[in-house]
Amino acid sequence: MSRDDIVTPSTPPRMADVAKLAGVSKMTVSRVLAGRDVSARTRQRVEDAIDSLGYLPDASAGTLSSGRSEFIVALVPSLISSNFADTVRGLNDAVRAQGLCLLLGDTNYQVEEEALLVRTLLRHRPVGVMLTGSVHLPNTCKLLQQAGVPVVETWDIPSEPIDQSVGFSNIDAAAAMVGHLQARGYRRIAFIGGASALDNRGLQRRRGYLQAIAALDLGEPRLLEHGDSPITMSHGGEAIRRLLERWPDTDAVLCVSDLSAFGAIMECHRQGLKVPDDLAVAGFGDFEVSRYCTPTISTVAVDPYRIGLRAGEMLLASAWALREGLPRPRETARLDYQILAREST
Amino acid sequence: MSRDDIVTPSTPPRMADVAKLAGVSKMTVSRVLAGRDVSARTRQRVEDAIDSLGYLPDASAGTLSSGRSEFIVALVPSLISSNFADTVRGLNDAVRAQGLCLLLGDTNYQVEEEALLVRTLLRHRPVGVMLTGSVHLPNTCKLLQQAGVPVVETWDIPSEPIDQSVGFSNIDAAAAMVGHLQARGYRRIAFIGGASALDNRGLQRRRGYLQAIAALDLGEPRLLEHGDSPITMSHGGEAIRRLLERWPDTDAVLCVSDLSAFGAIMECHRQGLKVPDDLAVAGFGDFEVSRYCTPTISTVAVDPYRIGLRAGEMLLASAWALREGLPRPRETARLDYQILAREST
DNA sequence: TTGAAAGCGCTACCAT
DNA sequence: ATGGTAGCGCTTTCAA
Repeated sequence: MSRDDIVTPSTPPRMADVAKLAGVSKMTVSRVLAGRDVSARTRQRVEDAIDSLGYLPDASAGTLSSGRSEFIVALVPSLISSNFADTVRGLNDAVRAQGLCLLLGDTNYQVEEEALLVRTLLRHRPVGVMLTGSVHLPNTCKLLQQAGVPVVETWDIPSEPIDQSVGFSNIDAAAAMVGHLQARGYRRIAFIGGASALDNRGLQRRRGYLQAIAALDLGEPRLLEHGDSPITMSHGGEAIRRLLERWPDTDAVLCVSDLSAFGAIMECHRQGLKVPDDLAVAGFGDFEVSRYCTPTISTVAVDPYRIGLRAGEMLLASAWALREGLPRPRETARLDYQILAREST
Repeated sequence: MSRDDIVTPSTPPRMADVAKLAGVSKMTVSRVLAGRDVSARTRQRVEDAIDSLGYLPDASAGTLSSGRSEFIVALVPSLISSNFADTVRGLNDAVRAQGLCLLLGDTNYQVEEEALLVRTLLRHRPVGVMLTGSVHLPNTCKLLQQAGVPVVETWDIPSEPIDQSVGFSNIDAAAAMVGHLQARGYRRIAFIGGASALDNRGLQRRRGYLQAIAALDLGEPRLLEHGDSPITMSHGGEAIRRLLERWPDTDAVLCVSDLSAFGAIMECHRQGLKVPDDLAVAGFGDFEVSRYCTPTISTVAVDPYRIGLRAGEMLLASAWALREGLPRPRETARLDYQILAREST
């Protein structure tokens, strides 16, 4: 054709244009796109017309008409945490085979922002919503329940789940790591965490530390709270300095995150402290850095990708049940964690 | 009321329900939601009705009717790279004030996957599309151009941009780092990169290395290609072993990414090699780990967040011009990079 | 296997 | 400042 180079036609092609070109009705085009029963000859003609026009069906029209959207919502406290990024990746992998699109929101560790995002994103009538954590504003829960949309809370074990959940006990995991330190012979064990009340996972880990210290009769807790979430590498260095000022005879420290643990270890190097001989350092989360730094960092391993994958599967199952009018599953998946004993303890 | 606890009404409230309850027409409700001129009394009545019904406007109906969506698309090669996560964060921060939602796609470093995602996501008629890199399938570009949607390519300087772009020259940046190494007195400088042809940024950095080696008359290049993108910490350790087998007298190495550089340095530690005395190691990207590890890693600093922020602003400006029927800006923003000389070189 | 008509929930446009 | 009507582009439903 001589018009191949016209790139922005005044108006993009509609289904009616395809239908006219193929010499069929709109319905037949719609059926071809949906993969329904259409004779081979007709289908071919329609597909040719679609290709030659460069037709892309309009999603909002389809959604409005059918009542079914193609969105899945994922809300994370922070995009830069590789942990949550992995969870989003898992969710994405679980649902993209169904042709669903990922609507992503970053709450910046704030429940108010979460509520705002839920309100905004619910307007798109998503097939499912993945939340991070178990702490939400009452309004958030109400909106979600009212919408009747499948929800999965992740990274935690909610005592009163909105719908479904997949996570692990941050309390138990942190306590288990304290147990590991105690078994290694450490007795003056400290905890380095964030000062923010907004990071419930961090708070739970702190609680696990406190419970274990009490249960194992390890004396007064040594609790250092410093900095905001997301916890980064700089956190550990600053925190360890303050910790050692206050409790110089500490022999082991559990950090709320591997990133913090790494920062702490690097600061120990600078101060001439040997890890683990002078001070043992444990992390949480099994970040990549812990496997490759020297010394390698003992940590609590969880599987962020699997959390997302599982959440995606639960959401798909719920959405399917909802469509078929079947009773909805209401699962609370408790995932394993593992204590990885490495060189730093 | 006595029905407050009914959480999932058979059908969610529509605008007509709100209108009826407030005793006004649908149009007035629509105006209240759009923030248009409505008398204070009427507005109050409508807002009360909205609250008491828990009404959430349906986005697809709005989009279909107005022809304007509220989506912005972001396509990244990998979600787990903190670099791209930062860019997405910047984009998000730039556009969320306008109430836009982020539709995220992970291409997994594959142009075919990118083409597929573009096709899928374009069906939602996004306000703008952010792409990563300058290498795309012809079909991807055609679809994008045909849709007439504002596009920004990031992290690179495309020779033939689809629309707009914001990035930096990976070639120049890598060459500049080689220059830095040469200035420090190193003469047998190697490059560690990925073996994947899909990561164009990595390829450009390699090209910059080769150009600089030739320009500075530093002899035969020492090019080690290993592993797939995304490049992770494990990459560096493996690559440095192979590098030193092949060219044992290497005195400096530029790594395609800080993560690789970190892995390389940790492997040097294990082998008893002192960095930088026995071997200097430089990275690329200014990842957090480079600032906190020992030795701190010399690197090329770019600003991923700013790339995203700028991309968002460009997209908003284009979308605005498009709506107003004004000529669209067509900017190609070239961002700075910085050579950060730290302890590892 | 295919087509015609109705309508999804909202906004643009023109009235008043 | 407010309301009525038409219609966005598709899918559902029913009929042929």
